[in-house]
Amino acid sequence: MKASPDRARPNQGLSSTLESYLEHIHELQRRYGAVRVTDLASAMGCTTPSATNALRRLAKLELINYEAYRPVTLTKLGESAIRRLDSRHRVLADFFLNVLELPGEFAEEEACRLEHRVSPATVTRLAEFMEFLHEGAGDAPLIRQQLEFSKFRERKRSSRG
Amino acid sequence: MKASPDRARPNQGLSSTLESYLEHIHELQRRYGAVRVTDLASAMGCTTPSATNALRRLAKLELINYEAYRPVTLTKLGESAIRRLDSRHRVLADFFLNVLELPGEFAEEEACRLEHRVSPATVTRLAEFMEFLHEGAGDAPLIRQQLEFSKFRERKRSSRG
DNA sequence: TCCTATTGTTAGATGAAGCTAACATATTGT
DNA sequence: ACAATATGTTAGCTTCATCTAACAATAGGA
Repeated sequence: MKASPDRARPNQGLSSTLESYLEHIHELQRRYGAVRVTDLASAMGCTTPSATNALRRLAKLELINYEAYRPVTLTKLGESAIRRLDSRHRVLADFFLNVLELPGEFAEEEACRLEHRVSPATVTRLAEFMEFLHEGAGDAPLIRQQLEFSKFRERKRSSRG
Repeated sequence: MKASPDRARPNQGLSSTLESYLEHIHELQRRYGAVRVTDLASAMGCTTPSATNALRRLAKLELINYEAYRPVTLTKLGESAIRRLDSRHRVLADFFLNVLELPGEFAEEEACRLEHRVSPATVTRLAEFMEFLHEGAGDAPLIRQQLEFSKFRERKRSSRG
């Protein structure tokens, strides 16, 4: 058993909190073209000063271009960080949604929560597992058997109450 | 998309770091009967003052009984917290080991990393999923098909290099 | 018993992440 | 163009989690 505080994270210098900020910045940029501090704060569920503070730290890490009162843009570094995070996110969300069959919004939230903690090896393997389920092991696509998972849950539920 | 810093965690007042400390305390107690600050620190990968500090905070949360230079014990509250964490841990480790087929030690580490972040709903559903795989959906135990997952990975590997 | 070595604690500093209150800048309506 | 409203930043404080350096307590051997 070995510990794993935020300090012992895989992504150099980028804390999971800052990762979150970065993703939301990207999302806001994608959706609205610009990043407003208020929107970022509200997406992160924090106050605007906290968001400003995060921007300053992200800038120090060269992940975004930031000057007070000016529009925020991602640096090349920031963009590649985003790409890494995004693929993790998709794999996790896919698993939560299509295998565990959790509600869509919740699956997304959970992916957000975990994508900062899951190690690359696990994501890779999970991606392979999803591929396995989709392609099937030669015969029928195994993901089909997920339908049986719903039924299984249904049976369990009714046998209880 | 909603954020999820450590502040927005499900377990009242108990940060993921303190959760880790608590688990290690439990583990040391189980293995050696007593909890030595040095061992706790080394298990957590931190210095002894950090461990002492954690003990003080855990005591403030009434999860352990702690007085300077005296042996540490878990309170009832601490024990129930441990039980909760432990069941999460087992579900995750089971999944990593028996479904994703990750190496044993790594599966354990990953479970440690994630058990503090995964939401209860996801753990519950994952547990059901594992149950589903073990029991099978009426016919053969689906967990068998995990063997096919190994083969799948093997095929992929050889088709590449 | 008492001196030394090991172990544990306190003090004081740091950085991350957050908050409120106060201030500064932009934007917009007239 | 300029006052009023929106939005963004600074200042100063808190807590968590960590560190090093210095100090205190305990346990064992002579």
